[in-house]
Amino acid sequence: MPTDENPGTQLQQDELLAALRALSNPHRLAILQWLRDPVKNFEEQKVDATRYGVCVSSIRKRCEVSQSTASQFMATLADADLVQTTRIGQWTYFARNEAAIDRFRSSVATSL
Amino acid sequence: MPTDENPGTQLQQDELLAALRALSNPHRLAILQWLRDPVKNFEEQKVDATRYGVCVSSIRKRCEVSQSTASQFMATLADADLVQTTRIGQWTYFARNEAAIDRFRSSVATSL
DNA sequence: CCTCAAAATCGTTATATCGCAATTTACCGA
DNA sequence: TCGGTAAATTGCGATATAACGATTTTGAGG
Repeated sequence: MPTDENPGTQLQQDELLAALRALSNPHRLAILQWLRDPVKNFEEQKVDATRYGVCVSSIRKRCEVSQSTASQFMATLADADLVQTTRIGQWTYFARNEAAIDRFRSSVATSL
Repeated sequence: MPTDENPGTQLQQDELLAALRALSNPHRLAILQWLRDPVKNFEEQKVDATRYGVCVSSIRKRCEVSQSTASQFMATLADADLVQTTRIGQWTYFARNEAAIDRFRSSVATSL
């Protein structure tokens, strides 16, 4: 049974559902895919995108949506634990949470 | 992109999205999971559930939703190609489309 | 302190989804 | 050809999601 101390390999049903819901939007799905290669898929930024991911402004430009919409997209992905957040100064960087994504994959593979 | 060497192991982006959307509802997600063992998870019916799946009435009872809602759920899953449909007389049986589900798994594993 | 910039949150409108009851369609058996 | 039953479709109200502009919050740097 996955807990904070025990990062299990299986998601709970409600966690699985949350991930599926987060990915059921074309923008959010694309963002998570783009984040596989942030340097290639997003514009230059000060901070190492490979390490910390990309900021809301980069996502906003790539998606061609408003700042509030981009922020909301990332909040949804973060709520589903599919991305992790790093705040540096006035910027918030979002990177893929590969461990959580692997748990999602595992759940899709075995409990679907 | 399905080709001769690679016969449909990957979904197009819109197919992947359709599957994610179909599974982003708790009832539809549960139905697909229940269909892994239709004999155990649904009530008795005339036709071999292992072979043909289960009919709308069985799904309706298991989900405790109306007939029209159950029918709509299955239409959504069928549109996303996650289940296949067999009409026998006045009954429509729904079974998992394991090949399509495997393609979905593969897409989640590699393109997510 | 003040100002600027980035991001989060709020408030709103438009659209989509959910789930139902009612109806229609499809198919069976008498 | 008529009922009866299963499922699909239609139409609807309630709720949820999408996306935006405006505002507030957060932090950097004078």
